[in-house]
Amino acid sequence: MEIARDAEAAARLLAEAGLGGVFRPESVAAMELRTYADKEKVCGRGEELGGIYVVAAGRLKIYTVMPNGKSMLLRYSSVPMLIGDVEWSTSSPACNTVEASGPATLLFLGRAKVTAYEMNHPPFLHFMIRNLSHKVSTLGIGASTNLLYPTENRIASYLLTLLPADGGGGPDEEIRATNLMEMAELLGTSYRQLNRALKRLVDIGVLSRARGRLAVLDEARLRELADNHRYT
Amino acid sequence: MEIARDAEAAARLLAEAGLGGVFRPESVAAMELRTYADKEKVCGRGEELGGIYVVAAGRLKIYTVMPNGKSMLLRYSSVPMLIGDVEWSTSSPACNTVEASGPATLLFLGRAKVTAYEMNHPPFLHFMIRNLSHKVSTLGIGASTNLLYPTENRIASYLLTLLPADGGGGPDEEIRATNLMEMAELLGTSYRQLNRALKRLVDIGVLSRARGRLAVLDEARLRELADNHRYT
DNA sequence: GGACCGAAAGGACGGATGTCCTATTCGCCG
DNA sequence: CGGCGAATAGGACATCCGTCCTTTCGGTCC
Repeated sequence: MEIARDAEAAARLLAEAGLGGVFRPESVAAMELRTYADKEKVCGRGEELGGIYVVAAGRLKIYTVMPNGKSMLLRYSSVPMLIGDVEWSTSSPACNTVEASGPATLLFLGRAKVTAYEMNHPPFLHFMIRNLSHKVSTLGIGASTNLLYPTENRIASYLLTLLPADGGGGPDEEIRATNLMEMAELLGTSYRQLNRALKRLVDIGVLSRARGRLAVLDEARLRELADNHRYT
Repeated sequence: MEIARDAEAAARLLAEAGLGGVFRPESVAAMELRTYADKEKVCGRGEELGGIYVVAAGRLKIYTVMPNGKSMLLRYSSVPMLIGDVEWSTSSPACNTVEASGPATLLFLGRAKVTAYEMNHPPFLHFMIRNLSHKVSTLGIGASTNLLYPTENRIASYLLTLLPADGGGGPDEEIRATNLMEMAELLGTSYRQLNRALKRLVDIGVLSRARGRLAVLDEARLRELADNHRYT
């Protein structure tokens, strides 16, 4: 992880992310630019964050690791997401593990600065609220879906959320998850089970599979399986 | 549900809940006192909330109902909790169902009032952030625990969180869940399965069961089963 | 006391999943 | 080209868990 200090770059990144005006100028001036390599850990469960992060470029992977040893992918955070908002109000250590999924650039602002400059700054507070709200909805949907639907239906929902916007190129869209193992984790199941379910979907003609590539053959049927539910 | 308008009572309830100063006086004056009977629904999935609620007395039960028909208890909200915070920033319809668990009193403040009086009022925004943060942690823990641990361990965690503070009356505390069916729902499992797991715990001497009452016999063992994990 | 109801307890059976293991395939590197 | 590791596929088997059904049991209302 590389740390740089470049107020101008920070300001530009924030503007590009649509966050102009969210932070006070003093905060922007105090921000650190932190760049991470693929799979590099931003913070582990139980560590202190020491402040908040804004995802300025790239994508982060957020997951829990249980004392159990098992883990579960909770969500991805992409561009204008905040990291550390949950811990901020309670000063508690991180409850999840965060790592870069591909190279990523974050803007870091220390806790003292946040307190000094942003605690009375409604635009920032609103930004925080938007972020937290989004996390609550995402988590709630994910949690209940994982528990209430069998894998097959979850796959259907997931594939639908990945499908390009409607009206695209007909019923034959192609999808490429980073890899199937990751997809299994995100769906909260084992790779084996995902494979079984995919096979069933291929058998009934909803999907086709070739060299690790999935293609949706019957979008209508997929929608039916998804039971009108979407992941995000 | 009964609606009343009583600024003084509202102010008193807020103060009792430790929320003095969180709302502007204009808001407090505009608040409605809404009282609900046991099991009465506060809002159903998909409905517009039209504002935010503060739990002033009693306890609410928050759960999801999937198109599936199945449902899952997400959490309980007790006294100074906010309802509708998640929907506030996006003006989206409720994503969960909320009903009173026992008689409950809520303070309601319409969306327009919130916008007019509280959007630039940091104490309120902080309150909102605290609430949302709490929801995120709770949901995250619940989601991953439900998925990553078998019922037996989840029961152990749950019972531990219900146990009176340590140093109480020795290894023989008594617990009374409202009822076992509700406990099953909260743990994200079926009543049948809960029963099976309870039996196992009784068989290995960790719990005792008599007339629907559970007693912890071996707290140390229980802690071990909970794998160092707590629900809240 | 007897009918009756909701909760508690648990038997039976099948489906959903996880774990372990074994091929197969593809791409990369020597 | 041959080797090799990572990702893909899938067989075998044990469990976990849900649905359906019965039996008790305690408490309530006639």
